[in-house]
Amino acid sequence: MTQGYSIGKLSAASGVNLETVRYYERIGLLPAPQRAANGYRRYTDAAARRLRFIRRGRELGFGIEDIRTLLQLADHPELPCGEADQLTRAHLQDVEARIADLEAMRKELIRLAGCNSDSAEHCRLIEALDGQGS
Amino acid sequence: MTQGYSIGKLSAASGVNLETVRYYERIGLLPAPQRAANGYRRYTDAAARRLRFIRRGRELGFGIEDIRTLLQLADHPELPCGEADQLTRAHLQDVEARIADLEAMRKELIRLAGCNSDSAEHCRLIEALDGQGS
DNA sequence: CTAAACCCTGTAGCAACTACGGGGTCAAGT
DNA sequence: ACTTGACCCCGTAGTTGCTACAGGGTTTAG
Repeated sequence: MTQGYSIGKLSAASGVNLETVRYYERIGLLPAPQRAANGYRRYTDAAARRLRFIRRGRELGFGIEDIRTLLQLADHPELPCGEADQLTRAHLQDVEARIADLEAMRKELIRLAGCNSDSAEHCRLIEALDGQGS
Repeated sequence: MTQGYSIGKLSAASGVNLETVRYYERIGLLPAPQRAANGYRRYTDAAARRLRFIRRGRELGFGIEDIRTLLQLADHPELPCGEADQLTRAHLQDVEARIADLEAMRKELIRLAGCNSDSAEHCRLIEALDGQGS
């Protein structure tokens, strides 16, 4: 009847894989929690909140180092949030660049799909890769 | 006055990083070339073509194993290209799923960007990560 | 008392490169 | 002849963000 969450409960409560929780601890994103007498980790609600914060950041595509910065800002509410906004804008640009890359791939793939040639010799895809373009 | 390309020339001619050329050889994507008396690699035009094929496949976002398959098809023009088409369709779905993910991120990021709050406490991004959503 | 379900640590694997360390070789200039 | 710089060799480790073992210990329900 110890208090707080076990790592399994924390994982379930936060939606973060159990092994990933330990990983975040190793890289210093999540503080090492207290341990029960048997050596098991015991987490508080604060840990669950922090973990959800991390998960949401990851879902928005932020990298670990960005999230580290954002966590510091969240820990110091008196600081101005200009840095957070800069990270957001930079990341947004990155996301938009990746979308553009993928859209270009998508267009090409659509052009190349639906080929049912009997022989690879006249396959649209193979021709495109083999040919003189670019 | 030896013949063919050195690895440096091949790299420049194909647009593939020199170290990546050696990497492709190691993983068996590009056949090991002949060696000059001094042990340097000597490439033929066939190698340059193959390397360009690989690069274009990568630019379309195909994975290494897909490209391995596509190379085999390109090497056997008499085979039907149904498999290539299947790879293309599967990969297209993958690309579209990734675009959808990124679009969702993009929407959220646009909503969260442009915050210039004096304090992180009321920063839109930090609030979104810290808050009750999801 | 035993079997399932949980927890621990530490290390290795994934994709697809890229970078580095510590060499050898070669061509051109002085 | 000698040096300088550009090239080449190999093997290994680092990158990102996890995930998956292996090989243990613990707890809990029946």
